Amino acid sequence: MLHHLNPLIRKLEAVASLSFAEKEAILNLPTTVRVIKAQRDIVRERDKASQCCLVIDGWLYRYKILENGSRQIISFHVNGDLPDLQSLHLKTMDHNLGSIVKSTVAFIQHEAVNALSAEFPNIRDVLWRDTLVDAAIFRECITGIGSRQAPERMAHLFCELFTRMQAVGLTQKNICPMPISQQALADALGLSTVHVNRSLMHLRRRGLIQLEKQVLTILDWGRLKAESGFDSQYLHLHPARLVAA
Amino acid sequence: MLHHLNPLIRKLEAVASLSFAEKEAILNLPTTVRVIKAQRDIVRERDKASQCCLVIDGWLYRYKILENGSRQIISFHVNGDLPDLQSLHLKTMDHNLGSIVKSTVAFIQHEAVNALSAEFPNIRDVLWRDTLVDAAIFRECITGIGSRQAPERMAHLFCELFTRMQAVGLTQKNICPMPISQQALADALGLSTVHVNRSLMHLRRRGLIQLEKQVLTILDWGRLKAESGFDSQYLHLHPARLVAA
DNA sequence: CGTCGTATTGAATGGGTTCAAGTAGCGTGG
DNA sequence: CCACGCTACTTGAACCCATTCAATACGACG
Repeated sequence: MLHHLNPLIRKLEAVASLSFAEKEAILNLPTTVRVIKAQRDIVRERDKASQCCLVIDGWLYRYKILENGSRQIISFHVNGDLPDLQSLHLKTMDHNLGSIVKSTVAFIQHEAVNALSAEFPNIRDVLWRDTLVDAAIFRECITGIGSRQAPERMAHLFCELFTRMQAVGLTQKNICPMPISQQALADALGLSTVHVNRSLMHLRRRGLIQLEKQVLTILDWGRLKAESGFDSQYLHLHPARLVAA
Repeated sequence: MLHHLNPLIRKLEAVASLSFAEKEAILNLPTTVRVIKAQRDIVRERDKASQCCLVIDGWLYRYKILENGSRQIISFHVNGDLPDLQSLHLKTMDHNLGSIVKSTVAFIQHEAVNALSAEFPNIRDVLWRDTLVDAAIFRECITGIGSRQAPERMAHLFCELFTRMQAVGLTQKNICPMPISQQALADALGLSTVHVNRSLMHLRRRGLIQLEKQVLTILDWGRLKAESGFDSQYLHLHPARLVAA
C-alpha cells in the first residue's frame, strides 16, 4: 500500500476497472521520481516529449501564454493524474505544464507505457479513456467560460475539483485542499483578479463555501451544485466511486 | 477513388501515415450511410452510444444546453471528421451532436472499430491520436474564449476552420464554405449575436475577410493570422499536409 | 522589521449585452 | 407576378458585468 504509484492506481480505478495482474504490472513500471518546487515549469510548449508525467503528490497545472502576454490556465491536476499523457501520441507540446505548489512527480518513458499497453490491452484502453475524460473536462470548461457568469463559473470549478479529489480519496468530509491563488483562479476562469475576489466574496457571504489558508470547505453542496449547474456526469467516474450527491 | 469513406482516409492522412493495407481495411469497414436534414440532432446528451458517426459530406456541430437554456457550441465538424469517436470509450454522451446543414454521414459500430483496431494497431493509434487532436482544439478554444477579445476570437476560429478544411482538400485558393449562422457563431464564441455581427463588420471593413452566402474568403491571411494569434501547431497536422503559411 | 507577494476594496471605464427597430433575402401560395 | 411571412442580418442606444487603475491591508519570510 505504500508504493509511490498507488495514486495512479487509485485514479485509474476511479474511471475504470483493473485486474490484479494489471495493477501489479502498473506498480512495476520503471519511473524516475522527482520533487518539483512550487511555480516551476515541467514541460514547455514546443518541447518534444519522450516521457510523461504522473502527479504522485501535489498540484500541477497546464497553461498557454498568448501573444499579448496573458496566461490562460487550461486545467488543474492532483494526485494520480497524468497531465501530459497526450504526449504519448502528440509528441510536440502545444502548452506548458507547471507546478502550483511543491510536488512529487514520477516520469514514465513513453516506451514503458507502450510496452505495458501492448501487454495489457485493457490498460491501454483505460489510458485512452483517461485522455477522453480530460477532453470531456475541457468541453465543460468551454461551456463554463463561454456561457456562465463569474460566480457560477467559479462555483462550478470548485464542484469539479472537489468531486475529482473525492474520487481519489483526497477529501475529508466537506473539506479539500485548494492551493490556488486568486491570480491563478482568474487566469483559469478568464476573469480579472479583482472580479475573482468579488465573486469569491459573493459565494462566501451567501454561505456556500469557505476558502482560507488554501483549504476549501463546501458549506452547502446542494446550493453550490444547483446554482453552478454542476452535474458530475461529464467526469465519467466509475459508478462505484461516485459519492452520492 | 469514389469510395464514400475516402473523406475519412484523407482526414486520417492529414494527421498521420497509413499503409496501403490499412487504407484497404478502412475502406472495407461496414457502415450505414444516412442523409441528415439541416438542424437535426444525431446523438443527444445522456444517450448510450454503440456506434460512432463519420461526416462524409456536410457540417456537424457538438453542443451543450445549460440550465438557463443557453446553448454552448463546443466544436464544428467537416468531411472526414469523427465527431463522437470519444463514445468508443465513454459510452454515455455528455453533449449533443447535430447537423448544421443537410449532411451525409456514415455510422460505424464500435465493434467494427474495435475489430479493426485489434487487427491494425497503427489504425488504433491514429484514432487515439485523432481524439487527442480534438482535445488540443478544445484547449485552444478555452484559450480563445478565456483570453481573446471578440474580433480576434472570431478571426482565430476562421483561421482554424480554414486550415482544417485545407488539410482535407475542402478549400479553393483562399475560399472555403462557411455555412455557420451568426447565431451559431455567437453560441460557439460565447458572444451575443449583436456583437458577432459587429465583430464581423469590423473584420470586413478592415479588409481581412469576406463572408457572404455561406462562403468565407480570406482576403489577408497574414494579418488575419497575426492579429488573431493563430498558430496551426496545435492542430498537429502531418508535416506533408501543412500548407505553407 | 522591512519587503514582497497575495488579498481586499473603491471608483471610473469599457467591452459586450440587451432591447428594440428596421432591412434584406428567399420560398410559398394566391 | 407579387404579396406574404419567415429567417437571418444589421444598426442604434441604454445598460451592465467585468476590467482597469489605484490605494490599502495582510501575512510570510529572510
